[in-house]
Amino acid sequence: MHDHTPDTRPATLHARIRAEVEAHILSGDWKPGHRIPTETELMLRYGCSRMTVNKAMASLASAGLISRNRRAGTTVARPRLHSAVLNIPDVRAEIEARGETYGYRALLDEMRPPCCIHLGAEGHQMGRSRFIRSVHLADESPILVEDRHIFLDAVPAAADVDFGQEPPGPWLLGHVPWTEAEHRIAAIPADAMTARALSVPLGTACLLVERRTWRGAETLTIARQVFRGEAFDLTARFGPSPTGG
Amino acid sequence: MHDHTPDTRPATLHARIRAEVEAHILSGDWKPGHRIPTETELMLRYGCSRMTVNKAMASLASAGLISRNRRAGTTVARPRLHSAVLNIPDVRAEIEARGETYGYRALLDEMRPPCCIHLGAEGHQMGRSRFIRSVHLADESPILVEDRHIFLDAVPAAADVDFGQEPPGPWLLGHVPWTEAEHRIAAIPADAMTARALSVPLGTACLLVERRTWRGAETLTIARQVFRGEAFDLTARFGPSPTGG
DNA sequence: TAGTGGTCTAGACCACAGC
DNA sequence: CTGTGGTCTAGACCACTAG
Repeated sequence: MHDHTPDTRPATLHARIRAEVEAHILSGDWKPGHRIPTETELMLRYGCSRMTVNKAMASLASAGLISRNRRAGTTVARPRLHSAVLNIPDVRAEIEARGETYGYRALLDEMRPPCCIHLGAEGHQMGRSRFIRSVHLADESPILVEDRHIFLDAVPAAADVDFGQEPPGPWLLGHVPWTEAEHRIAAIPADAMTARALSVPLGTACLLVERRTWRGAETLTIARQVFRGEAFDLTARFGPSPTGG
Repeated sequence: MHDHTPDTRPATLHARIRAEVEAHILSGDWKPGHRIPTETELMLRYGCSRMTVNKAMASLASAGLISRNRRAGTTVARPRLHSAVLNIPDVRAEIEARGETYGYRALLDEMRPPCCIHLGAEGHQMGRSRFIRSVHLADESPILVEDRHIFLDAVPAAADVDFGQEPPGPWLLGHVPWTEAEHRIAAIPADAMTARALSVPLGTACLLVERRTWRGAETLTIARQVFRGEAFDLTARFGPSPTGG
């Protein structure tokens, strides 16, 4: 996609340590839960002082990639939720928080590359993708229709999951660590498919959220979610990051 | 607003140093551009080593509150833009990036408290507020209608600005440091006012963005922006934070 | 050129949690 | 109890840059 190499050429030692540990995690080499060498081990391995290692690890910890405990040592963090930035993904929790019962129904599940509207020129390079169209319901009433592509080269485990019962979103969040996400948000009038799936008149104002998730340079999944108008709000809250600790 | 005291009782020294410097900045005591004591000065003041001071300052720098230069020392950072999280605010840049000419027209400018829909119980405590309704145009065609409240107790300088020529958003971004922002995003059908302001049929799908901005516990401004349907996308991109630097 | 932040060291003590 | 991370020190050298 970009022609410049990532070019992570850390000038300083702590940056290099951080980058190398990060690479192990992002490549999947070190899975969630994997025990990372202790500060003392890394100190010896890199021939530096413990403070330098500590700076690298503290940085990774504040980024949420690792979790640290006194006696337990340092482990690769479980994939986190959307760190409170854009709290849409857990539709189920949203619905249940409103006291309604959550429902899920898969409409389609097939191998299909994402249609061109989702992608640029790199579309044909993304390999096999599983496509799931589903509807999420609140008290039996459809609230959200979701078209999702999962790229099996990046997430091979997704090939064996039964998305007839379990929505792909939560499964992905729980099993696949990601490093970057991009959202596109727009208001659209309901088209024919959407209107039928959501039981609303044609043209009803709906909220479209397209989410694309990466691990490193690899696209993991693309979700196109259309929320029934007025039924859902997106909220996003942020500030100068909890960098303190 | 909250009954628990902020209770920032930093257990560690570097956290305390960070908190105290941060307090000077957030209270407005140290304005943007203000020169912050050098690491050596702070080291003496707190009777600790320079490393400890450095940890506190590095944390503030990565949070974007201060900017550091070798010879020039450390200064309070100019208020930053939306740190690439939710890039809506600069409507003008968006429009010009599409090769269209940007236009701005103020429709209303008066002293008026925010209507109850925007606020909870604390609404009556917010003091004087300036209300500006404006339209932003792309090639003479309205794209966005904005209702904005600016709370003059929090932003007294805003009382003297001529928002007939300059939109309040960019002015605020450039002059007022904020610490937290919350967005509510929804799809709505255009009501009568909106339809007229945007020259669209009643009921057209529009994108509503409500943004509320704080400095500490103090609300600075509330903006309610309605974008003409299909004319604008919101994009949000993020990952595990660029904590490295 | 002088002063600043950026980095690093080789120690140290402590708090905590698993054994 | 023991090993781990969290913190802190009292130095040091270097790179950058404003004056």
